Amino acid sequence: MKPQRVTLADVAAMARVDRAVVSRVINKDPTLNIRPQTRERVLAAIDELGYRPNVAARSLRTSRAHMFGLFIPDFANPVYAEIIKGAEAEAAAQGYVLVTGSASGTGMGSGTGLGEYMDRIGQGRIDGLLLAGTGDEPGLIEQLDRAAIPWLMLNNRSRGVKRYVILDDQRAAALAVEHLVRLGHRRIAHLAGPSSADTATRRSAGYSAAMRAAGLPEGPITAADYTPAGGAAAMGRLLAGSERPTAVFVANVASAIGAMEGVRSAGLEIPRDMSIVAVHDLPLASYLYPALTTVRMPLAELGRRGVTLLGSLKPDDTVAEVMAGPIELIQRRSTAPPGERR
Amino acid sequence: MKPQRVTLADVAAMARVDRAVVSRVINKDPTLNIRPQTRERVLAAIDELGYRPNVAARSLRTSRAHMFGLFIPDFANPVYAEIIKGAEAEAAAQGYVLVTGSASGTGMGSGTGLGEYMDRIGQGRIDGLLLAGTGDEPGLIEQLDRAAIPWLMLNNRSRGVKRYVILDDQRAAALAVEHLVRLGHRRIAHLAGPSSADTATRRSAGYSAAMRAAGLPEGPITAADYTPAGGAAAMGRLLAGSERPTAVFVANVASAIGAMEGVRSAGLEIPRDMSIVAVHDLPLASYLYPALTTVRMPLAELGRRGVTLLGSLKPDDTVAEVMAGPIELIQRRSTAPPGERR
DNA sequence: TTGTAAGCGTTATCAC
DNA sequence: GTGATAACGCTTACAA
Repeated sequence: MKPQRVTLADVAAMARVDRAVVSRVINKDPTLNIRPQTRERVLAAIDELGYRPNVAARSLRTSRAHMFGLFIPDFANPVYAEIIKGAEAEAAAQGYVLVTGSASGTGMGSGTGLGEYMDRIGQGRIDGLLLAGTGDEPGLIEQLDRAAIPWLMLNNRSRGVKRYVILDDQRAAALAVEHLVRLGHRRIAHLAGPSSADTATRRSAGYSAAMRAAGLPEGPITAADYTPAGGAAAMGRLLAGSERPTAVFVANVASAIGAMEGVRSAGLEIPRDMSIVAVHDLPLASYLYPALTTVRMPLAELGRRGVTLLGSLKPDDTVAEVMAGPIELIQRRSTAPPGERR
Repeated sequence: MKPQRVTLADVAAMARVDRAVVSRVINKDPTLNIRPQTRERVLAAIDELGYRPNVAARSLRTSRAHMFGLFIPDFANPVYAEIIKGAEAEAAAQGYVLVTGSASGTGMGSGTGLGEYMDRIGQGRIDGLLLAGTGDEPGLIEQLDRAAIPWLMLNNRSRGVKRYVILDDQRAAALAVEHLVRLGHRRIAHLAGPSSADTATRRSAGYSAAMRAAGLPEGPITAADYTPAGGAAAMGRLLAGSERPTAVFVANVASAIGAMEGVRSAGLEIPRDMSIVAVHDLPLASYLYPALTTVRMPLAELGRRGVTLLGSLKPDDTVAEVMAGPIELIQRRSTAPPGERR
């Protein structure tokens, strides 16, 4: 019952060596030439005393915190949950701790809350920062650079900043459209995301390219927030048009949920009157009614990759990477040939 | 473009005072008697140089990390997303950083992964630890106590450990049952959670108490994992029984999702043939088909409360708190009087 | 093969 | 009112 902290000195005393030796044993210094029995004594003492190195002292000395930051808009968004999982696993594999902060954990007086997050993080607590789904805030990138903290945007680009890893949203969109074409649809609408979201513009580009490739005219296009409410309103606009489409590619699951509601509340049936396919195969997709056809992309891998890159980023490196990795269409019940019930 | 770190000494030099003075200005030392103009010089220098205190040095000196840990089973579980949000906001309000780790971020060789998390966290990095939805692992609590790190279990109790904050799951369950009774149901089944989950046993107790209070015989009871698959299987057992219930109280949304699928695939209709109500009003509940009636509990508040308590916990304090706060039934379309369509 | 000593950037206790 | 100084616990040349 002694709440005294045990330090290197205690271990050294018990093992009858110098603190330096203990330190080098712990850190597996390859240049250390030590007698096996001495090493044993040290190891035994560490074990006996339950010694654990003090992180603050170590960080101060080495100026490495062994901690990465990850900033996201919202923990409740399952897209980021997947990214976090990958990032955390990779960080752990490297012996790093991941400290994830969200915009919702801040007052958000202005902007994304990134500034407040960085204030709380303080100087010297993290060795790198991943920015997922958030734009930069004016001046913050500069602040990071001045502090020589490597940073990287995940799943999102911003204003010509050349330090990002993104998924191949364009290909994902194309996959979705091709699926609809294959089912026989010709009037394929696009329920796009907000133009402020980088993913939205990439998915829209993919839609356009795929429609062109299929020799089809781009159907009605309308944009909405990545929210159910936005999706429902947008679907209303789509249904009010003169030539009603038979299928729609929705840029995001959240809007798709609203879009489905929009179809139902117009007295129509999915997929008979409207096929729907959306991006990101989140767990909840299979529990919607009807189960939603989606495009799956490697979100967790994106998180992993971000951490990996962060670890090996030089000050002025530029990173513009589109993640390789499987992108697949997960067919469920929300898509069918036009007029069919499924 | 100087990646040099600016330290207290730099500020002191620029303001032509001693480091000690700068330190005391920054920390608003009330015993500091300083000439206004001097303070101005210091503040100006801090601003000019963009000085930010080094966290490692500060931690080493004060042995406070200004960081709390939070360990959860899985980021993808929306229940924890809510808890995190509350905890993060409260931590931020106290000037603390929250470092959330999950079991999925570890190899999970054995147990919950808590051990690996704590290893990575190391000594002196956190001032307190919140354990949400995880049992203790043998020896880990002792390790925390030895290191004098306050800890607290959230939403979960374990083996007679008297340091927890939980929600009033019993009352939540009662609310759900009372709702069904009010609709006219008499054969009300219970799809319980796994007996290993503390929340499950409390919800079951609430079910029993409410049934007794209503003068109804406890309907069939069956247990399942907190997963859709478990819920579907359990619903199968319920439907196979001799006297089919007209309503069921499901301990958890995830199992409820499976249970709904189970009802549908038996060719029955919700709520006409079976009313369903479940615990936790997660966002997705309103997007299920039919929209799920739930009981809402203050999850974010639970997170906040946990952090608040952590901050003021003395070594041998005992905490056994059932959160006050609103618990309400959110009626949607999955419940109706027996035989009615809604 | 092991020990010595300096220093990382702070804060706290004095002294002036 | 402000300055000196000694820790906090660790790593890393370099010395022995």
